[in-house]
Amino acid sequence: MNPTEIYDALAEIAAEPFDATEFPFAFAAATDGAKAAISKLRSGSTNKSDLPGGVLFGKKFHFAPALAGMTDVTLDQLHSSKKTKTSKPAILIATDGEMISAEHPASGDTLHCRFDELGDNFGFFLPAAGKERYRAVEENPVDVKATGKLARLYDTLTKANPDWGCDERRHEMNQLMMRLIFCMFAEDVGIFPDNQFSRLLFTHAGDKGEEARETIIAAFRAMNQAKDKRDGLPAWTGELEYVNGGLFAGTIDAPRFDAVAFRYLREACDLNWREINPDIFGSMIQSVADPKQRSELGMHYTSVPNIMKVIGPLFLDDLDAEIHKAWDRAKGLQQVLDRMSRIRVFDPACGSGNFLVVSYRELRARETRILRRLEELIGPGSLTMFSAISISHFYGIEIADFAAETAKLALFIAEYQANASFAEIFGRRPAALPLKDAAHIRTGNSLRINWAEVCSPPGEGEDVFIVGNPPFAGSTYQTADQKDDMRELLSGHFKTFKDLDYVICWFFLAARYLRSNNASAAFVATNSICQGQSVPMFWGNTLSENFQIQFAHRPFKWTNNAAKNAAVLCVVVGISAGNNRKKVIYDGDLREEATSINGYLVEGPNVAVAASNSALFNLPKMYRGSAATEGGNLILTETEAQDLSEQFPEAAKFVRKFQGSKEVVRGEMRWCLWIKDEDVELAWSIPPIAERLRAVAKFRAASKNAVTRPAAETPHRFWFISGEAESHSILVPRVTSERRPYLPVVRVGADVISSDLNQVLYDAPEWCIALIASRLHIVWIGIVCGRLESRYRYSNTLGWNTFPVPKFSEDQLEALSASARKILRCRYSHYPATIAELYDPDKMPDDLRAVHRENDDLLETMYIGRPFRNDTERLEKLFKLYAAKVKSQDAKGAKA
DNA sequence: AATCCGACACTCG
DNA sequence: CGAGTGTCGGATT
Repeated sequence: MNPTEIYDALAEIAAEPFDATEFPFAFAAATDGAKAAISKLRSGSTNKSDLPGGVLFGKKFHFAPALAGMTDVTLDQLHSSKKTKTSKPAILIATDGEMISAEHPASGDTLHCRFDELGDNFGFFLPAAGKERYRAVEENPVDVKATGKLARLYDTLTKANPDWGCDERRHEMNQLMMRLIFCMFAEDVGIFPDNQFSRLLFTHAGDKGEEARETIIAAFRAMNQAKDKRDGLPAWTGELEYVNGGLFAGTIDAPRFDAVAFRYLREACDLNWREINPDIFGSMIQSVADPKQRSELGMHYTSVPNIMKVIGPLFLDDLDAEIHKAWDRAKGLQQVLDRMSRIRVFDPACGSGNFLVVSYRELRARETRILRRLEELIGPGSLTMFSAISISHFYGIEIADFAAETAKLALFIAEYQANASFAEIFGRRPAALPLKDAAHIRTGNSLRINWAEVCSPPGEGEDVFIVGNPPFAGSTYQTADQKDDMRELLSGHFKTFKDLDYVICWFFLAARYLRSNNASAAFVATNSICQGQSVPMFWGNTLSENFQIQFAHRPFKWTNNAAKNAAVLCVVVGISAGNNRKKVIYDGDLREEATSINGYLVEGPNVAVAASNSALFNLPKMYRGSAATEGGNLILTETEAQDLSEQFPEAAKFVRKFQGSKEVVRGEMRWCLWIKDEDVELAWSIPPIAERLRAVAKFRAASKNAVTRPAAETPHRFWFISGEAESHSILVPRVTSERRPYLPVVRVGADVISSDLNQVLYDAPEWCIALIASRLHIVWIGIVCGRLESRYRYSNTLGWNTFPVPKFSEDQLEALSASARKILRCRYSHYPATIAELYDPDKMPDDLRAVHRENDDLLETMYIGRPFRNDTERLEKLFKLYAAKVKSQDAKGAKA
């Protein structure tokens, strides 16, 4: 059950007459209890309650009936019940049929409400259904309730009017919803007098909504006409306000309402729309038109703090500095106001308009501050002006029609709310109706639209700020349409681009827009665009004299108030056409000025380490381990391996030790079937192996990947075999935790097959271990390789092949090998501690720290004659060596 | 033939 | 139920 359904079920209970014996089972059903479990509960066999008349339903809830007016006392009894302590139910609930007292023991939150408000407090009871409470519920219940009602209304309307659910009429449907929302909002905040809209609607629409369609059409037509021009419309429409403003322009139609839809409409009208919060609300009601989005309820809306990370450094901070400077000079403040009146904000992926709404609100707040100050400076009442910041200065492009309509509406509401607080302070406000301006929201694919046509480039003395949080999609997650967009846009401009994230397209278009205009842009993006291969692919090719990163937020975890958050780290990257302003890097709470910011979002010149297929500094060749790609059929657990060898002794030769990165770090072992081509027949003759091979073939044949399918012909082989060791292998996990002070690296015998989750040096000298286990190396890898969220990702092409080392002498190599042996010996001395335990930053043994320190000092002295002072110095040296090598190679390449 | 990545995908406490 | 931490194979070159 989703939250909306739980809301409905609880509301239904609240509407029925109260029955103390039946209530707990109805409540169990409403909070997603399984039928069978409830009938067991009813029979008493699973009811563990120790209170009279009580019902304790597993970990879900503990209920007890209360005497009239005593719900508090009963809740106390529930709270101190022994059974509550042992069973730990998510919710305690007591009721006498009049009032409810409830508690969420995990947080200590309590709820007291009337019985008939049970449904309205559904958020509180979600834990009984095994759902974490949706935190926005606590912040703003109206938003959530409104979303639920509107979703219901939308569903029933499209079900009763199938033509309204199809593509051709979707826009009209969305418009209808927005107009209804506007009317409900307007009458609750006093733009319309005295519940005018719903009063007339429910007077003329019939008891069950028989005439709802005609009534709504007439009402909307009236609102689109000045009061004296309403010929041909029913007389009752005469008192409706003239709204216009684009909101009621265009076709006006409505679907037929059945009794159910009409009831939802009535319930929606009954909500208090005064309280809605336009920035969050907009994101939530996007889910109204898209059932797929409902389970995520706003997973991808940008929270206000994250929006501030974009618009603060992009323009608000500068504005604040100007205001501060002019604070005592009326003339100076007037100039700031003047400038603000010529600011335009453009979000080319605006969704329901969060960025635009928040930007608008922030600008209006600053304007109000200035006007107040001006009154202090030149006397009260001396100003008659009203706001010069119009919502028509806000531009957006959005691909989903419903969201685009929401954005327009959200700005109307934001405008109204800003005017209301203006009126509170200055006692004057413009007439709310008719609506004058509207935001410019274009519905369409942002990557196929000329941005300059949507938001004309700024003229002299004007500013355009481009903001937003465009969608992220890595190459594996892109749809065919998105791939088309990328090809259309980027081919011809980049050698390779298909591995770039979809979000890059917005940076590309923003850069194009601001190259010829005095504008700047900043977007939220996935952190991967500033890591690993994306940096040489994109930033390395684009950053230049006249296009720079102006500010950046280093990676931060994505959060908003939605119940389920997207799992991703984000960055904010602000770009501007070349200018000499100071650059700023934000990292958590830190703010640091810089002279230039490179594609890795660190201070420094525009370096971008490109993947290299061979080692630039004469290091041994590093391979990726062998990739099985077999749906789990060639891999065995310890018991599977033992059983196989015992039952079929001739199979023993095919069973090999097998380690991926997890096994390396935790000191574990798996097994795999490793069958040489010459043994194929023997392998197929062993039944359990044959069975596995058939499964491998089936799995590969069914692959979506054209490169995998041919390997179905040779199911006995790993899909990709990189090599086999003669004496030993050195394994480096390709993804590992970022908490460890050194990268994990181990030496294993030739009997171990490494999976492709490790990078492998086959039969390489021991000094390689000393390099990989060094501080220098982890610092280099941390910068130039990609990351999985924040985890280290070890790549041979990006990290190992590019790792700069000085030319070592034989003696030096011998010293490094001895140092590597010392590290290994020290680890053995702590046997059976695993790599994970040994390198846990909180538990790392002192002696191991000491040998690593010695190893670092030894290696670093070979670079500069002494240990480095800090990581900044390490990176500077490494990048210097790298740059010199690339330069000399280019020179060689040019000669040849 | 070889490699990078994941608005991720698990597990464990 | 979120903090911790690495699977697996598709897509690309």
